[in-house]
Amino acid sequence: MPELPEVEVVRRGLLPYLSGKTVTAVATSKHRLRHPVPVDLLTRHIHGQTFLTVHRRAKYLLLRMTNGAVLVIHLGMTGKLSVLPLSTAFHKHDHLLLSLDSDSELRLNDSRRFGTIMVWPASEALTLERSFFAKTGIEPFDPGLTTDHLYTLSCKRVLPIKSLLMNGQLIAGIGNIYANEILFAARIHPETPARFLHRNDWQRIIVATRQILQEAIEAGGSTIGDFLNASGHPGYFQFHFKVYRQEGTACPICAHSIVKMTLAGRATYFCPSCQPART
DNA sequence: CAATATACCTGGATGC
DNA sequence: TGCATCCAGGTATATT
Repeated sequence: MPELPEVEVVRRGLLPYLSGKTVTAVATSKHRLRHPVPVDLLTRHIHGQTFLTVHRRAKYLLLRMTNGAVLVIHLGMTGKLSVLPLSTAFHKHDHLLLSLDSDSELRLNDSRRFGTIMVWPASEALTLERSFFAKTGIEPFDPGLTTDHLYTLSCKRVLPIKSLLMNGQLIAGIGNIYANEILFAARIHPETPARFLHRNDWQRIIVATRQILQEAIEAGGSTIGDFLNASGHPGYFQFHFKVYRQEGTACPICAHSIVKMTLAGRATYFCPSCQPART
């Protein structure tokens, strides 16, 4: 579910509710997520500690405590992280419950359990953060993301441009929804081998990427099935989709029918007229 | 190194 | 109504 915009919306939503709040109790479900939930580390490094701030790197949320420890959360496909009143009933698929000293509670609910919870103790936090993100790609809003950067990175690759955009080791945070929308905005066919792209193509991709991600963040993210922000509200960017899940509808630019295909196992949508194949 | 397949899970939509 | 099948926002690993 959550790509960069959704994770960023959750981050911004959590911040005012968490900053300055102290964890007074830790509870977990008996299930593992992608990895076993580190109950012991939660108890030792998060319980009794106070939230300082919340950062995001790629699709990971970094909840930083005043003692220097970091609670790292990935939402997987169905993760919902929210601050709720302390008396809220337990829901199926609630996997992490942190009581706060403000009659509220931080909860992670994740039905498919593709999410991740990690704890980096203060003494190793810097080292662990550096090594964990060592192979993570550049942030879309990082000024270091330039046409030269992308051209250098891709000029020898035959990888389809859509796969490249979704490869988190090259560019962080772009998933299937936004890869489709970005390529439509940049007028590039999703299957175009990366090395076919010229510098002006990359320039359009950078502009489109930042524009679409920014608009999606401002719309509160995209809610397809079940994405909710930290306050339990849906996003609205799904109403702005121009190609994603729009097969058979008219292209908003040229009225040609939007086509659906499978690329690298993922549903892929494009306008064959605005995004012509290159050979 | 790159493309593909598989695995991890639940639940909603669809079709019979 | 019940049951089978397919599909979904992600990522890590194994296999060609």
